[in-house]
Amino acid sequence: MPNNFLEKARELVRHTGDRATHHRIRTLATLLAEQHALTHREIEERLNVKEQLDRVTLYRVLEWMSKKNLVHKIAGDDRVWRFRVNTELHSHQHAHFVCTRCTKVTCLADFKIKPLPSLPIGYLFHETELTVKGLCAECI
Amino acid sequence: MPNNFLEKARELVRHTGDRATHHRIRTLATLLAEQHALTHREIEERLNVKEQLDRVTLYRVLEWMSKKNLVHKIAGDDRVWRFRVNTELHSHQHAHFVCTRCTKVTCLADFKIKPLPSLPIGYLFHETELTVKGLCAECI
DNA sequence: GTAAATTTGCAACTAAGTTGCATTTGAGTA
DNA sequence: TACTCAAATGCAACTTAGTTGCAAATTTAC
Repeated sequence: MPNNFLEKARELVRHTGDRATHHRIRTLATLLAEQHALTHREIEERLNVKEQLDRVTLYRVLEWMSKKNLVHKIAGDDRVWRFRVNTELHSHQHAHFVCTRCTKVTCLADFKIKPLPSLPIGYLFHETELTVKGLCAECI
Repeated sequence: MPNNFLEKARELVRHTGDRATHHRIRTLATLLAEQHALTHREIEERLNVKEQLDRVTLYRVLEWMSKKNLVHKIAGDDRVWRFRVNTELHSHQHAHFVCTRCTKVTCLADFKIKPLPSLPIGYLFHETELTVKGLCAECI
């Protein structure tokens, strides 16, 4: 883990105004270093190489980061949440790619759908989420 | 449960070539009678009013229906699968509405996104799934 | 009506995520 | 630097959706 990820993570955590704890900083640094969305288990594996951290604590750290908009959660067909750092401000129309073989999740550029599929009468639109399924480069 | 749903269900199950069992027919009839996607638990509640059916059997019936393209499964943010009868042939660009208050899932008309968000080099597109989030008429 | 394969019911299991509570720690203050 | 206290952590126990293995029941073809 290069130092600059830890530095960047510390700064981001500090900036929330909440406590800048060891676990929060280490967890965020791990996510900053990743190109893809990670599951709780994958993060745990990466973090527990050098020091231990409790799985419940990690759940709570991730929950906290999500609430603070440092990361976003992606629901998968395997009933597992994946977490990805928020690089820029996400719009209300976000897109993900999911590899149907290795389940790896990659964030795509935001997009616009016009027109949206029309909603039943009385329904209120808030946001859209587009999931593109296929095979990633390593799985073809 | 009107008789015609049971008749329609029996015909659809027969048409697969596999065994037309009591549970398969009753389960499909229940889904045919619904406007919205249902969870395993919701289907169980509706089915167990008059006769009992084992929850594992229901999981297997739903799995079988999905494989036979009688229904499609929708993954939700609550880690629960929802099932909806396939009214017509679904395209490879399907859309759902999810109410963020009551979690009810409604199928929307299929749609086209052009252009698709561009994929990383070497990635292969297969299908898209659009989730529109907001509030349904009853929750506003 | 009988036989053979498929389906069902039951019990036990898996795995992600949650809750309650006692202990520890970050960070502001003396 | 030490002190304080709310916030964060670790641990054990729990919840819930979904899965697996196997013996018993059911469907359908003959």
